[in-house]
Amino acid sequence: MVRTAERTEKHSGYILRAYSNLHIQQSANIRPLNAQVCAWSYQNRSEVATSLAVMTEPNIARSLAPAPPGFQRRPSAEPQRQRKNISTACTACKARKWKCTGSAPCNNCVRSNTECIIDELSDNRRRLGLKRKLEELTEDKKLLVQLVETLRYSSNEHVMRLLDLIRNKSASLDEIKDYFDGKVTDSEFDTTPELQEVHDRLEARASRRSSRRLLDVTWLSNIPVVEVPAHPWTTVTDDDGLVSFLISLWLTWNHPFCNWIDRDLFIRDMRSKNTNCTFCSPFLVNSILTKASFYCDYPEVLDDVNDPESKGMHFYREAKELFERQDGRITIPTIQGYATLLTSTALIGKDRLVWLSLGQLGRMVADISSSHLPMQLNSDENKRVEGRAIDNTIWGVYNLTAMFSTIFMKPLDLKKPLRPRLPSDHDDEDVSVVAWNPYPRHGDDQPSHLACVFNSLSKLNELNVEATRRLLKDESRKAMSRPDIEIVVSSIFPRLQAWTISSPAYSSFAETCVESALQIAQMIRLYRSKWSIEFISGTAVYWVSIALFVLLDDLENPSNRRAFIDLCSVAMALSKQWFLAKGILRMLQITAKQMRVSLPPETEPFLQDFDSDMWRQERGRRRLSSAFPNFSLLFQRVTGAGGGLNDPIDLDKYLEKLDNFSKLEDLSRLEIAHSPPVTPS
DNA sequence: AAGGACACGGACTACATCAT
DNA sequence: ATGATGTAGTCCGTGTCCTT
Repeated sequence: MVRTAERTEKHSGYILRAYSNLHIQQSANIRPLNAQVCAWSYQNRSEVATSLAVMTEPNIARSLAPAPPGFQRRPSAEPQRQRKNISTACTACKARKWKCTGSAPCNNCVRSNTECIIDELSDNRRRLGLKRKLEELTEDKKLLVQLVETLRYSSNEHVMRLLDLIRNKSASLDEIKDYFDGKVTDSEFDTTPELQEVHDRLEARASRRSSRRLLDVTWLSNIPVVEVPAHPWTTVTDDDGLVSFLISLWLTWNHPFCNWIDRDLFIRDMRSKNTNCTFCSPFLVNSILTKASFYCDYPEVLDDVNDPESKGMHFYREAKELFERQDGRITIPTIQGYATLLTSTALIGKDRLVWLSLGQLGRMVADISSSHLPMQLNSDENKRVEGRAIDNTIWGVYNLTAMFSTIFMKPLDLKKPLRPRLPSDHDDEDVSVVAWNPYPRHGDDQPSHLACVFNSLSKLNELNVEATRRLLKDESRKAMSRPDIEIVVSSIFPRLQAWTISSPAYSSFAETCVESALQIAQMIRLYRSKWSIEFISGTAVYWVSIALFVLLDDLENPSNRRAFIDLCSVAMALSKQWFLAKGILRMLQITAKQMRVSLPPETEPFLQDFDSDMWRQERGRRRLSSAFPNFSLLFQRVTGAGGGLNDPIDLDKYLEKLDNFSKLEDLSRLEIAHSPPVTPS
């Protein structure tokens, strides 16, 4: 800088003198430089310059115009006179490419009566200018990240507001920043019909979103809930970051509902990297990573990068191999991993295998129960914690088995575990409350209520086991008279109402079913508005499907219709993640056709896509081995309400029989005896 | 037709950084 | 401290359009 300043100083004296003379010439004209003056200057200024040079400095011989192409300066004994640029021109002169005097207001701005702004910080040659530019770019990048995250993870209502701001209110970037900073109040929004339409389309398309993440901001700014090592737990990947990401996803979105694995002990042992520990094993880790892969869109979780259905299958394969190598040795992680693996197996459409494996799982639990007696209250803290984890695993397997029994409508003679439930984490100060937030989105921590959820689920499953056993005599799902059903329902339903707080009493069995389906739709709406369907637990496949079949019976009712549409779009989203959901959706489509139920037109666009793109191209039923029942047919059969007696009820067999027709319209020509839809009495 | 206003290609200069 | 170098800014000189 010093050097430059000196150099500039060295030249400034004679140059300024020369230019002040030129300005006498220019100021005689209205504009400093115009074609005519310039033309004159071009001819004469060299003479002026020369004479100036003679008069002032002997070495100034200035070329006033840019050299023509190919021009080469002749080597001369006389040094060329240098043009002097001012350091920073004002914004107006910059734009016009005029000579600026460099101090506000400059001559040109005075003459043209414009505002003269000289902003030295906008000069990107200077450190300060670069610093400011860097700050601006950093701010812009932050805004971009916020924008993408909002579009990706926020509720559609939130996205709609943002769209409103950008589209209808033409908000500037600063105003969008204000919105993110919470400086725009709710009252400043009023939704236009046009925007409502956009919102509706967004809702419909949410389920058809591409599974590829082309621009992943999350990963770059990602801090996992837990950091755990890949080695020595899996050979599929050595990427600790990916494994931490997957385990964090699983802990956030799946574990709260499958809480048969003690979170703290599992993480503690996984971090120890010791494969001889008590609460972690390579088999368990691979089972969890299989399940977690379904919540992730990175190519690393695909076994075959060209096959989106191969999510987590490399972890699945390794888990199965590890299980086979265990040679019947039963440990706590073996049971936990096996239960976890079965949930994935079911959701990829192989629940017949799961059904057969439940017996094996039960025997494992019996084995471990006999070797691990219920924990003693006088044990030391470590023993108590470990004992509680074992009790929890036993309850978890009970819950899982009860859930499958209920979903597949096949009764099992399940004994309630004689083990204590988890201590409540509401009031007990001794129990540390585990925080939960919607990872990978950032949100405020809130209590997870892990024990509370788990205990409630256990109580619910006790009711489920009893209901299934009393309603269905055996696995064949034999017919039962309508009055008998009503008696069982009236006995169990009040206890179910006591289990929930909000369920009002319903007068009939059918009304109970429909109201429950509407509540499921309501819960789904709540979930979607708070988080995102892509993170919902896989078990949602079951209860969303059951609700859809229930509502199929009475779509004339507007609230049923609305709930059906919502659930249908959710089923589409789930079918991208879980193969079983694809099969169930197909079954629903064919059943509706069989029952001659016309589906709401709002569901047509995505059901048509599903029919042509997702189902027919894959011929998916060949990959299914599922006993998930067709609830419409099952209901008709167990109540003796007529029709559909000749059709198989299990998903795989149903599709095998009825999915062979290239067009669903063909179904109407089939000679299958079907009664009109069963209407609630 | 004359002259003013404006746009802009590209020669030239300012600035920061690096090597010596 | 000085010179070489790369990048970004300045503005000369010319062409075109519009107004008087």
